[in-house]
Amino acid sequence: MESPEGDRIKVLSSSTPASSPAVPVSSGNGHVSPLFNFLSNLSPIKSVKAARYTQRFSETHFPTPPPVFRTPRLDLQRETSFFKRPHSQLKDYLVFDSDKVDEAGTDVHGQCGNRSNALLVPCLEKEVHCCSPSGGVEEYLTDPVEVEDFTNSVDSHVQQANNLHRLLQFSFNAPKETIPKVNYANDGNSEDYMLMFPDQAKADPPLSSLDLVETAVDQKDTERFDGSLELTSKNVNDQVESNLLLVSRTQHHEQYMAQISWNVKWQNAGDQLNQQSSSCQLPKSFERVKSYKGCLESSGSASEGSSKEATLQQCGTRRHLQFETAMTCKSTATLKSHSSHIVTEDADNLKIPVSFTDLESLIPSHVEPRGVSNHMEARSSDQTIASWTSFCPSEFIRSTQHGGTLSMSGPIPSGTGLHLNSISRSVPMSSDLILSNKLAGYMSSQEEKYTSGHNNNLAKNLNSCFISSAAGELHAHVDNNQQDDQGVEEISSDIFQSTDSIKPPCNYLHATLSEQQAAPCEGEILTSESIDRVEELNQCLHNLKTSTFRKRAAESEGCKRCNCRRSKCLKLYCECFAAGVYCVDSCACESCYNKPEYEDTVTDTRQQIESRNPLAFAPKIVKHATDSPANVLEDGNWTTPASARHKRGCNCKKSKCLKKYCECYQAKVGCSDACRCEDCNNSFGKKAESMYQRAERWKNHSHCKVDTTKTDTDCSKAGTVKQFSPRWEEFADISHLTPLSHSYSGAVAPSVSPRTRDCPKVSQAQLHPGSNLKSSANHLRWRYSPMSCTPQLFENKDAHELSSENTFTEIRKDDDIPEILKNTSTPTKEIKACSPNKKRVSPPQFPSQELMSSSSPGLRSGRKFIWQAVPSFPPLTPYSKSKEGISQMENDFEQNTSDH
DNA sequence: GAGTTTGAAACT
DNA sequence: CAGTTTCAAACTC
Repeated sequence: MESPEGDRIKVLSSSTPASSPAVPVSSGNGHVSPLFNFLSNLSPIKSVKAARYTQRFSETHFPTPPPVFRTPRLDLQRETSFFKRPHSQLKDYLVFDSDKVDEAGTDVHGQCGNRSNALLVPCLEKEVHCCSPSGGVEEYLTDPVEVEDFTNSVDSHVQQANNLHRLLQFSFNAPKETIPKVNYANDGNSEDYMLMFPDQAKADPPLSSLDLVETAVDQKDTERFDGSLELTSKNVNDQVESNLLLVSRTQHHEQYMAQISWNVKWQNAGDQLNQQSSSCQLPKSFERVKSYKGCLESSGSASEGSSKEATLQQCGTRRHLQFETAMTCKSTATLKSHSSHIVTEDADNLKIPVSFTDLESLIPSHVEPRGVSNHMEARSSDQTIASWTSFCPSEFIRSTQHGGTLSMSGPIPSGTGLHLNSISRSVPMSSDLILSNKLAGYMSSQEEKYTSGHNNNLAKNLNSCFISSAAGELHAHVDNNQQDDQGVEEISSDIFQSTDSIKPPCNYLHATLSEQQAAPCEGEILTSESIDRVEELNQCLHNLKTSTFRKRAAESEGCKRCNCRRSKCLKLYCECFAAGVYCVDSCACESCYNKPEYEDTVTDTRQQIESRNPLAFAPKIVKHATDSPANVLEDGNWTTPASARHKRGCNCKKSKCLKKYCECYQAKVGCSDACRCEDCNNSFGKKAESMYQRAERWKNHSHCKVDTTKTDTDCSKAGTVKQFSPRWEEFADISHLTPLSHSYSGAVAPSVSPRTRDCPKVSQAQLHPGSNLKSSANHLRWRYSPMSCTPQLFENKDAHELSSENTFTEIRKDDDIPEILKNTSTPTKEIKACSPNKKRVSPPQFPSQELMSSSSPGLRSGRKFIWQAVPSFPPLTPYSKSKEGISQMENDFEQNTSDH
């Protein structure tokens, strides 16, 4: 009898807690935003970690939110929310690093009592009921224009402010204030609370018309605190003055404020974090705006217009909240729902603002110390993330008031197979990419459900879990769709059982469940009770990680069946295991250990596998905007490039990629340059003929006509050796992974000239003269195509579509262009290097990571090369042949042609 | 359903 | 890291 224990021990000994970039480039349902990828890859200097994040980001389905950058900038540092709000609504406390605060002379923290380094600052918790239950994922991002319009119309809906009290009351119980320093402006009058910075109150007339929804510390404290928060950019401060002080008379307005704040925060976060590095003080205040479906009901007087606005705000709120999740840099906090308090205990840095969970929405307000698992991250630059992670060592756990709902991060389709690695890896490893992304996406979809049918039942609102552990974050998500009591209980139970597996070294932001609602908000930061709760939470998360998700994933996948006999279902041979799900009864496997009762073994095994290949459990098929031009079939027809491809490509030898042996074919995706298949005939898309092959064919065609004395073989060799870079194929691989790839899979001309057949990419460009969808990658290919193809490119008067002149110039100037690209003469052995049969040295990776991690000198060179080119957008100016290089190439081409 | 083929995964 | 072995799915009969 084989025991999993042996394996387990082995696994344990070899498992690497290190980073396991789980990075699905793209989940099956997501598209990588070209813009986002572009932004993510702007900087050629990236840490590995950053790369991972990038990948994670790239996998997010959310398009880059341009609107975010259109909103007014806010000063992150000054965003310390000095809010005014009715005392009855003061529930949240921000704990800032006492060191920083003390410098500012604040004594607030001293009154908190029990944390030497923690400052509790009352912060506002915005709980707004949003009238619009709608707001699906598609509404995730609010059109900035609409938001602006909304702003203008806010005053017209002032009457809704009257609903604020109701909303607040509805949302939470009045916490017991334990922070003496807090002054409540306009006690009991929710309509007239002004939230302002001391220096801004005067300067911002527009505010006079706005109602303050929030409570704030008294101005004195505010000033102190503000001073302590002085950070960096004045630009941001200026912007903050114009925006942060926005006070909404209505909850809609409030949401709008939050949105703007967060948008600005995000926009600035990357820059500031980068600039401020470890000394950076993250944005402080976190406004939690929650949209409740009950909003409309509670504010029945809301006009239709306001309802619409509410919808918009809700959308904005989503974004806001998501962004918010990432803000907890360096903070360890304990969050208690209802009166969520956040405790930060980072001695070195000012704790970052903690957001406050919304009772209903379950939207993660959590700030993630490592900034890893949020969609917010996905939207931030790599640098930003890196910065955060660099100085956010603490673990952070956040849960929402709704009982254990931890911060959530992304949209996970209900029932969608949750990648096991995403879950399990989170604990030992620094981050979970897949899950976070899924959670991020999921959030939006679930929010709507909540808004439409929420109640205060914590259990039923348990929607997601998020844990950030020392090594990383554990993201756990509970499918809200499965809100059956049993399911909820199971989840809740799991949540509170998972203490052991996750033992974050630091304090946690801790939220309790329903008891929290009843529990008064006490100023205590970490009590024994809190610790217990944390432990419970850990246990819960652990269980979620290992059990709940997998189980549900397996159930949802349903179709997964394995028949393993010797692998114990603990190897990637096992489809279930590879899919990150437990085997089910219907499996015919033998000696199966891929079961919940062996979850530890499974987890360990997974970790071991991931240690070898961090992406082992990542989706094999990545959707992407193909940059591959249509392929040329033997009959001269074109195939349409697939919108998705196998991440690593196949290696078929005999099946011709026409059977399910071929992973590409099985996944119903076309083969790509990444494939090493031979004689590919994939019906979903043949692998693009490599430049090498193309050139060879071309050479054979032309050379042999000229020199009939040569055999075909000779011709082939001559052409190959003479004209092709041995690593061209590698470039092809890279290029099709470049983030700026665009899809232009439209129909192509049915007929192509012989020439274009030799240079399909160019040809296609020609066939699409008006297209703006040319990828940089393709530009590169064209530019560096063998002479046989290049001339055509440059002959094309529409070549501007194909390449950016600037880019081209850049590349040409790049001294680091691989020699292989500079030298048309290529050693034979190098040709071997690009053999289609060549094994891939590095595991498949996402675009950025692939570039980053490549150990191949050729790839490195290529990477540099690519980076130069990737940022290039479609050229703004018509292509010009004036460039020396181009002219030279043309001449070469002509010469070459004439020779033949 | 048994046997074969195939290619990914794992191993050396 | 290239070659080999193991493995289980896919396929054939």
